[in-house]
Amino acid sequence: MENFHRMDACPVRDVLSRLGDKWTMLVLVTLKANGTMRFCDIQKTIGDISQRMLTVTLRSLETDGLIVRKVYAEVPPRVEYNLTETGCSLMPHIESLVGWALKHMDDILSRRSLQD
Amino acid sequence: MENFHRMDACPVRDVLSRLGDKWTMLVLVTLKANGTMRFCDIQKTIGDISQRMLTVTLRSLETDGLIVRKVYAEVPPRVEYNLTETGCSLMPHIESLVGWALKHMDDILSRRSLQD
DNA sequence: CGGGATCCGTGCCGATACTG
DNA sequence: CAGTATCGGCACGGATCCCG
Repeated sequence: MENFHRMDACPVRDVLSRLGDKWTMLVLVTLKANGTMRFCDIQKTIGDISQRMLTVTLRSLETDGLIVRKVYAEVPPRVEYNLTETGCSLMPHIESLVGWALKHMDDILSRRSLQD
Repeated sequence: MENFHRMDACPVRDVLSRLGDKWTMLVLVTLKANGTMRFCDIQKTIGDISQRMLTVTLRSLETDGLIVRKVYAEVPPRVEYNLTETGCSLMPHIESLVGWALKHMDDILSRRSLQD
């Protein structure tokens, strides 16, 4: 846990900045909870993600090797997503972070509200 | 680890979205590694954060109760920052996430590069 | 059904100048 | 030294339309 600074273009920043976008963690948690899922099932489960952002998020995760995308040559088309082994290895860390957030969010939200 | 969906305005999203911004994690890691620090020391350590963004990030962290800000009535002024207990309790989870990133970033970056 | 393509608004963030 | 204030670019993300 030294300096991720200095060395310009720190790779850790790149990797973590992807996880930090609006939908990535939510998609990962959803896939972890439900296993293999179809596109529209993910969308319905999350509820308020647009079609476009779900597509973009899934593509990024696929590129990074955290999920796999399986296309079935059928009509109507069927596409299934699930976590890779790398993706699974990430989940405990996400979950521990979510656990922390659940434990402390009351304090944090009350602090924010009485600060305007 | 159920549904953070559905309930509109999920608090977990609020809490994690703050951690997901460009500088928050880096500031936390920096404070964890160095203990109590002055404003300009944090800035020099991170290297490429602007004065404005460091101020904004520190204010958010202070509002959320993750760091404390101590002002000394001196000339020239001196302001010191360090983690609160709540802030410290978050760090193991951040560090485990960074550890994961360090372990897998080579795979991820190479996958990205050969994908354009 | 599972997208792709396009347009566009909002907000994040950087650069710069100024202050106690 | 440690900020505040202001301006502005640009990327993120939403809405809509179209396609195989």
